[in-house]
Amino acid sequence: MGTREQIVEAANRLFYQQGYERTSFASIAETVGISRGNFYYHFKTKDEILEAVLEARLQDTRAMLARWTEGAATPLKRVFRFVEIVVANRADIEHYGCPVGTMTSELAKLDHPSRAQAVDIFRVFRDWLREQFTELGHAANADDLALQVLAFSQGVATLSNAFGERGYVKREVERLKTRLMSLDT
Amino acid sequence: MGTREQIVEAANRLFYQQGYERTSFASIAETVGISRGNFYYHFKTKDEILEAVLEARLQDTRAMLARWTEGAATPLKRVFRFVEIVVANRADIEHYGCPVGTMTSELAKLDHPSRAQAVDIFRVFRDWLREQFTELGHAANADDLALQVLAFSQGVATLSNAFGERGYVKREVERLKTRLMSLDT
DNA sequence: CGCACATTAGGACAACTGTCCTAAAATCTC
DNA sequence: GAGATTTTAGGACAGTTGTCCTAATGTGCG
Repeated sequence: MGTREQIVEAANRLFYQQGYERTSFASIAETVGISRGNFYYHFKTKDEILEAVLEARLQDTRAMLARWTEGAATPLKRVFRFVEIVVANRADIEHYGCPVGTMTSELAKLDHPSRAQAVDIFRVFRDWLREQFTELGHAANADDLALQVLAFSQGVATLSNAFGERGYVKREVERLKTRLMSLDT
Repeated sequence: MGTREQIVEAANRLFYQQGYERTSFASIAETVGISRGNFYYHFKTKDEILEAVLEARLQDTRAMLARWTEGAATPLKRVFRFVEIVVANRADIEHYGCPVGTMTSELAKLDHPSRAQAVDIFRVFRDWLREQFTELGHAANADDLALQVLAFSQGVATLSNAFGERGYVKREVERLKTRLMSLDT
């Protein structure tokens, strides 16, 4: 793997685990195992790294959703797949929160130029969910339902991160899935 | 107002608007209009300020909930009062997110010693909500309901902060209130 | 008033920040 | 293998960080 990709990968992880502001040029270089001078050859500024990280996350998200669109037979199963993210990533979320939600929050506070790019990741999820609800026969309020599912996962992620209680995430996910099943025809 | 209170108030606001990590000793001193030397007389470390800020938030929260307990006639109206926080603070939330949620998230990422203190603010809300649902006659799952209402407000706050869409918060709050009314006997 | 104490200002300190430069090393092309 | 280009290392730079010290000022009490 090229140096540039290694940098983006390390920065991606550090931004998630420590936050953007906290993560320094030096610590990324140290993680990758290169000198700060070499670092500068690939990225001139910290903002450039952030852009690359957000771009990578955006593409990863699109690729994941594309797999889900193909992999799951019904729209309801696809929505379930999304809701179960918080279960699959429960351990990370307890430690560091939701990668999308915490990044947008931090960039909002920093009034960072790349904030819109971070929000775009939310938008990709939202659009995808809306499509699923449309297919499910709820075109009229598909966007509302998409936002409700997004808000659910953000709320559960935040509280899971705060309280870290065993069984909480799983319980809430099951509850939502039950509610969602009533939407099926 | 004493210098110490002014410092805590300024730090409270700056921590909310810019985040804890971003906010510097110097910027707090500048906001209050005192020298960094004087600052050091009142607080030895940045962590000490954070503790004072969290303590102040905790007391403010308790005081607010106490007023609500007295001010609203029925437990359902009290819960409504809570849910409407996100409407009342919509403008701030669009800019900076929920003060409680974003603070706990940031401190979690920083692995900060005061993280537990920040979570305590969540806990105060949770306990208060649980009491309301108990009074409402749902003692069996009062804590679950409290967590659901908390998660709702966190989810809505995060998405409102991300998308900033007109009418979103109000719409979601009305939807939840309708759902909550079905809990009333 | 005069003295003790609380409060303040201003600056010093090393460590770290993001940024940038230069020269050496590695790699590729012919 | 020679030469050009890409990639690397190491350190310099000014500015900022949290922390700390000292001396001056304010304030209250006898």
